Amino acid sequence: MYNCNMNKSIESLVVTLKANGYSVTKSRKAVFMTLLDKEPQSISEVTKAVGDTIDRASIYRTLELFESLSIVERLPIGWKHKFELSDAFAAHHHHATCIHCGKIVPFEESDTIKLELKKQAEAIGFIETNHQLEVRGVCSACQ
Amino acid sequence: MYNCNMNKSIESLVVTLKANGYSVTKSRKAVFMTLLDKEPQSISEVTKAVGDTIDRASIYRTLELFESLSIVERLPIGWKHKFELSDAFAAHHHHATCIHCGKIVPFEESDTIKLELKKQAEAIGFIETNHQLEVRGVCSACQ
DNA sequence: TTTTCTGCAAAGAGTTTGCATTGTA
DNA sequence: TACAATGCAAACTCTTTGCAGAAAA
Repeated sequence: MYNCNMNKSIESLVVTLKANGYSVTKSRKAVFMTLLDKEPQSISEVTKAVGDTIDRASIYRTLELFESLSIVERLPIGWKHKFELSDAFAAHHHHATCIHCGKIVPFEESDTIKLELKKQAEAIGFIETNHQLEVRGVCSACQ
Repeated sequence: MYNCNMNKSIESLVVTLKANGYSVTKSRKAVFMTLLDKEPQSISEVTKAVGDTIDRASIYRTLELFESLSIVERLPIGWKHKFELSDAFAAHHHHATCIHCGKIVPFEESDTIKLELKKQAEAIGFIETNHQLEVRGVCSACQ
């Protein structure tokens, strides 16, 4: 029932967990599958998506673990948080949020930006390991 | 007791509030002064900083108003949020967070990045009104 | 079998809301 | 005085924690 992409991805999860000494469990696979190829989701959306079969506490623990292993990225939306699979499991990308309708559009950055950002980090003594760009504006439909 | 910078800033607050039809109140000035020239602060830090003289509900309402007027920026830190005065009241800047010690270092972006970001937004049909860069990495002290 | 993970349940933060009162314009 | 903002109190949601039982290695 899994397509090629899904197999590849769940395989990456297994590899990542084992490589870091963590168990591969039903809950972790379920949370991962819920996020796979989907829009960013909030904790309560993930909880509902797994059919309330996994305790909220476990979902918090799973997402925290996933974040520490860079399996997921946390997107702060207003007071809440949403999660999506990170770059290792999907193409590296960023977000443009429409200030009118709230739509989130992913986009890729240019090499120029990547390079400049690394330079700027160095200028303040940082070795950059990661970055996130958030653009706010008006989407094409709302203009 | 106010220095020049403080007068200038509180003046900007008054102008912004009036221009948008909002009252200038004790609470709003207190929250504003608390954020002035300080590190980003959480809600509870702001509450303590004003000496618990302002109700939490009012602080939420004030910060929400300030955010809608672009007086403050919300910085998501882990599960929590911190607030700082935004670009209109302080130099436009971004943040580099050390993944080791958690230190937040502000930095300015280059014109190259500004320009590129605007271009990229246009490429997906967005008119950019605002943006935020977040860099994660290792700071000079932790390397 | 040993270690790690999960569910449960409870506690602790954080956030929102309506309404009576107070303060601003 | 009229209207907007605040405090209060309660309800609600989100997040964390310890521990006993269940699952993974």
